[in-house]
Amino acid sequence: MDYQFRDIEKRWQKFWAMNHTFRVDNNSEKPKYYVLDMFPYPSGAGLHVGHPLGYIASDIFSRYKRLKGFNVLHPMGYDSFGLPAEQYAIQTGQHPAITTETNINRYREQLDNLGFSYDWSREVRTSDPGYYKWTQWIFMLLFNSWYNLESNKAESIEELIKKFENSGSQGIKAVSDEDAEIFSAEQWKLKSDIDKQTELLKYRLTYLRESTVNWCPALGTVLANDEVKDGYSERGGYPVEQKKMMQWSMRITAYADRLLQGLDNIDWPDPLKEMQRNWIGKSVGALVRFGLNSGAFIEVFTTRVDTLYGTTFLVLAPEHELVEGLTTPDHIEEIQNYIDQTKKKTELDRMADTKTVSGAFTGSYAKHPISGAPVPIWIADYVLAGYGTGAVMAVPSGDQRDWLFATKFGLPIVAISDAQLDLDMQADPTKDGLYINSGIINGLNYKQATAVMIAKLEELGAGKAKVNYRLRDAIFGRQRYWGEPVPVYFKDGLPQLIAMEDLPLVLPEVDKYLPTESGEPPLGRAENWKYKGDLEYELSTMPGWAGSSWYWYRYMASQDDRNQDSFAPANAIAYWKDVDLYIGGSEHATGHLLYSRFWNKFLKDLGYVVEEEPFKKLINQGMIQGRSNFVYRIIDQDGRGTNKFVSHGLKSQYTTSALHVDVNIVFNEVLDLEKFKVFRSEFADAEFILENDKYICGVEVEKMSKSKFNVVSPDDIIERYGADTLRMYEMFLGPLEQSKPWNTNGIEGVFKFLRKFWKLSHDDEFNFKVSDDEPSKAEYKALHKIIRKVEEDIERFSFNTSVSSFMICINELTDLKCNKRKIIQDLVIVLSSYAPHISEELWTLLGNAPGTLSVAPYPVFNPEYLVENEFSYPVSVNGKTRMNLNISLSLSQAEVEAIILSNTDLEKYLEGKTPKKIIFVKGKIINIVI
RNA sequence: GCUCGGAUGGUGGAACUGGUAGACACGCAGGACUUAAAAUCCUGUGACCCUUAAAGGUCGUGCGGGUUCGAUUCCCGCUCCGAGUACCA
Repeated sequence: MDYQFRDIEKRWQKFWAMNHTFRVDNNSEKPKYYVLDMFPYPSGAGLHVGHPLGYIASDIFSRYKRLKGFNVLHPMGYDSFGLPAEQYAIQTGQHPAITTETNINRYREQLDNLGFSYDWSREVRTSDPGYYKWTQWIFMLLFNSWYNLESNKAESIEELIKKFENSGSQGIKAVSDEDAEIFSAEQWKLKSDIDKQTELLKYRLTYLRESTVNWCPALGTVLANDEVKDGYSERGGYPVEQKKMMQWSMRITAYADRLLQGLDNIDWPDPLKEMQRNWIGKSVGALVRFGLNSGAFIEVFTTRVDTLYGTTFLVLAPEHELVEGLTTPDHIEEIQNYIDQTKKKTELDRMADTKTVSGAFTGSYAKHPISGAPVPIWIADYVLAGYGTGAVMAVPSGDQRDWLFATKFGLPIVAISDAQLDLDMQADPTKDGLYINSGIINGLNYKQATAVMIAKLEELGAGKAKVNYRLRDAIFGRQRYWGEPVPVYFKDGLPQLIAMEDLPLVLPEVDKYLPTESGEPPLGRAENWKYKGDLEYELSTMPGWAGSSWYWYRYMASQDDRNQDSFAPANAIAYWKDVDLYIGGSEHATGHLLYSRFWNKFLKDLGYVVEEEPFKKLINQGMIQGRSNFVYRIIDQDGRGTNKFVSHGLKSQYTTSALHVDVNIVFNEVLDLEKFKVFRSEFADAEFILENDKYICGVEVEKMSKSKFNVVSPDDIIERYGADTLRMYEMFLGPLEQSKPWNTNGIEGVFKFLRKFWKLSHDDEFNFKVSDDEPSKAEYKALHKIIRKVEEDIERFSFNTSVSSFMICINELTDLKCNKRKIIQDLVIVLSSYAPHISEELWTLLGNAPGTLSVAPYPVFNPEYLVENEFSYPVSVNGKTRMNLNISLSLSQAEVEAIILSNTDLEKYLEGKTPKKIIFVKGKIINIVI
């Protein structure tokens, strides 16, 4: 039989499932290796060819590690809470659980078709009550914890209460809300229970507070910053407004410094680490107070306290609370106008408008903290209320924005360093040179000046050193149905945790998935849903990132462990520890990957897990973009669309509008006209203007999405070429990290390769036939080259080059007509991580027990087979290659030089000159310098 | 603007620590087999020049410089493309 991929692949997929081939044990003598994929949200569109890119890579790696003798944990699951299923529920009334179940089954079928070696017995679904019980449990731990800055870790809230009872809040170093009170032990004891709870909430790592949130009226929900694009919701594109609301928050800022430091010890791509660093946004500087006549002060944050003497004005954000009081009567109109103007500007306007300099003078002055000189106070929208203190000290000689502002409004620009140049043209932020015009720091350098300045400010009580972060606490509530219920009820207006034994708090049934008439979240619709019969539950649910912030630990629990009373057994965590390799997209850089690190550190502090960082090594796979096809509808004189379509090359002669057309009815940009007529019923009697009797479609590279009709499903490709071909082709496309548009051109080459491989061990009538003769030296050489190459390539995640090398190897062996058992047997093992189905089939045909391939030992590379006696040296003159000479590798430089110089063919290149020098690199090159 | 990537034949890409640029594959062209087509197999394929041919030469990794015996690789300056981020004091 010829290479019957469909039959082979189906058969082995069934075999693996029935024999639990990839089930992994938590007890093993072997070293552990944990390979994780970012689990998908099971969307209704199913998998497209872009999804498996990372999964294929991780599967190859997992299979390879098994061959190398590791006990490999390679699980898969579903991030199954989320907005799309809820939106579908709102439209159709179908319960999101049903939609989700259907989608998961479809995903599973598609994943199985690809022959992945997942241990499916460990599957997780975030929407499963048995799973979210533990998401709720972690929430409760966070609620019962505070961050002790002395031990630099999270501790039980009971410890904090003890401290309060013993010595009050004075001297406690903790991360807390800014309005945390200072009280003595006696005062604490006198507080009512409600007051005590209110105070403790300011320390808990998950806490309730009023915060401004992105409220989307159309979706009836709060959105995360990263779900809002330019003032509109990312999904659906509805307007989003700012609204104050009581929200659950996570005190991730307590971990800002550890999140930053941890980046130094993990093997992640540099761009991704850089994104997290920027997101956390640590800046070291100082808070400086500028006194006001009223006795109050304006506090600013600066990273350049050394430039204090260059401050010629202050700028407040228009929203700053002091603006109203500072505005003098003659400036009220101007300031009010400016504030109104700012309010009108949408975020979009503000973004587009970074070049215009605008602002208004309040009429008031503050006092310079050291010199006492009057400093005018302005407002401007380039100062953001949400960062630092919402006020800056403007140093036009050192900061370009301040310089532009000063230049526009005629404010003074004072040089503060002897190294500053050309202040007429632009600001000069240099730290070089010695200070001038700067009172107490004149003549000092940058480092000295900063220290002197901070000491002076502290002495005067006018400032102090301060570290500032851009990172905000993460909002943890969503006004949605399809998410984890927050395990909290309210008593006397205060949040209380439900009892541990009442977990999981199961998502109740509702009649509709919309907010209630009074604007409460959908859970407000649930009937008789009260704690202990009469206490109100929290009605918001957790955000999408809750379930994904700890899921890799749940995989450590085998199916038998799942009923035990822990999120994962301690001995399993002690064994698997952390994820050795994590593969996923870089779009999760500042979301999932940051929150997961946060929760991991928290769980570590409490002793539940053993590693500080959850993901030791991370690889970002590139995004596979779609290739959209377009047809061009002719627009008539009235501007209406006709039912006539013109081919791409002729469209300039007409007024047209471009329409996406299903890429599956277009072949090499030629539209299948009959299929187009049934593509949509309105096109049933479409007419066409053709070029060369063909309708040519337009092309564009875009994100793959259902609405653009450019989704290519792996199913069709597997149907035509098989899973092994698809797996190898996706790897062959290029480096894993690189983004690229999907293109099937070239898949034939991979398919032909697998057929050639099959034919190696089959005769012309396709009967399996191998020889037991001893392989030749050339055959061993081909084999050992690939053994080494694949090992090297996989270790550095260069999967595309392995595929090329496999092709070279099979081409060589085909030329040698090699069908030696000894060669093919090892080759099958080496290829099995890439093309597991064909490999299993041949492995069995070779007489091995079915299913044993996955744990066969990876062949040992023997360098002896690759030893060469001679090398064909490129001989170059002044760097230009002129000829190749076969020379023994055992010769010394002097002997080689003698051979070279006696070579008569070389004379014409030497132009009669004597070589000045001969460069000889053994096994590489000979270069003659004349 | 800032940060991080990237630019190599008609196309996807290879060249791992500076050592024969274009591996491998697609596409294309020619040929074999076939009544024919498909499939398969063989040959050629960076550009230009020279030559009847064999052979040979020049240029060539976005652009301009530099270091080096030797640069796709290292350094400096620039152009363009992509991603992320948005006035962060």
